[in-house]
Amino acid sequence: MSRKPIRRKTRQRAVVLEELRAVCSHPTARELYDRVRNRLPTISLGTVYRNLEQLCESGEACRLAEGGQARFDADTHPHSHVRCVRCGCVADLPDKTPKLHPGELDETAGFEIIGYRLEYLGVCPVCRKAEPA
Amino acid sequence: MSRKPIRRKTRQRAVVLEELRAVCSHPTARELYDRVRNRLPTISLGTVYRNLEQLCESGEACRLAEGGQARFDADTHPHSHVRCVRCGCVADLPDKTPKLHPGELDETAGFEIIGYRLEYLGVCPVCRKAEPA
DNA sequence: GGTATAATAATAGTGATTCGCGTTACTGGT
DNA sequence: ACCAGTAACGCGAATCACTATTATTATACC
Repeated sequence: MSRKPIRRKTRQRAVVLEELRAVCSHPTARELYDRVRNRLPTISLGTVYRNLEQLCESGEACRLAEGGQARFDADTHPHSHVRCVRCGCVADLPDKTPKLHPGELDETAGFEIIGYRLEYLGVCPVCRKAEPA
Repeated sequence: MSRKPIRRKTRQRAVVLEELRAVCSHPTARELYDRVRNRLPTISLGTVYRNLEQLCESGEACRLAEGGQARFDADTHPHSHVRCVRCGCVADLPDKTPKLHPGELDETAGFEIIGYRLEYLGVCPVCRKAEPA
């Protein structure tokens, strides 16, 4: 008998989502935590993580999970990302990249392919100015 | 006067690279550490990390740095990877994916694009057998 | 309003990676 | 071969991102 847990509406999750939507910088959990604390000074970091997790499950946000530190995005429309290889920041790109069709792979090493993850790598304007190298 | 540091040849780094080349499983730093210790029982985990870092810098290896735990690959030929979304293991795929040309992007948000990172997501044979779900 | 329990705040814990530091051992010059 | 200079080492502690625990709070439903 597994009863399904109902999802309660909490002020904390609402604020987390609002603040995530208010920025276009794909913040990390900690960055978002700092923003949210301006409005809910007693919220804990664990709560931010838990609610980001729930928002991803419900499709209201998605995680860009690479490189040790997860970043989150409230824009669930299809688009690409560039990641700065120096500072790790992420920006949006219009979704002009060719669509890949994993189903066409004939050698899958026994894997069941369910999708792919693509991101561009580059150097952001700030880092370019700091050290054009 | 910044003198460039010369790279010394050490037994530890040689063994790390040999062992990395000896496996096809894209090991994590810790997995490689366990292998290397069979030959160099006193090597430290920090040394493995330090040398993997150097090998990546010199192009003799590359890191598949996503999802919390870095994995390393001594095969620097162009090829793709599949990552199991359940257990995190990685396998090689022949490089049949369409080449992307970042230079053709016209909106780069001010970034200097230097490449892209693509990996497929799937479920590995072991995990499929464990829970076909 | 009252009750069951999902969600919270606070905090301790975990696992991966990095850092600091005293020691070791390559390397290039004598 | 010896020596000075300094990468690189081994080790333990520190950091960082994230998860688990637990007592408390507050939401959904009656």
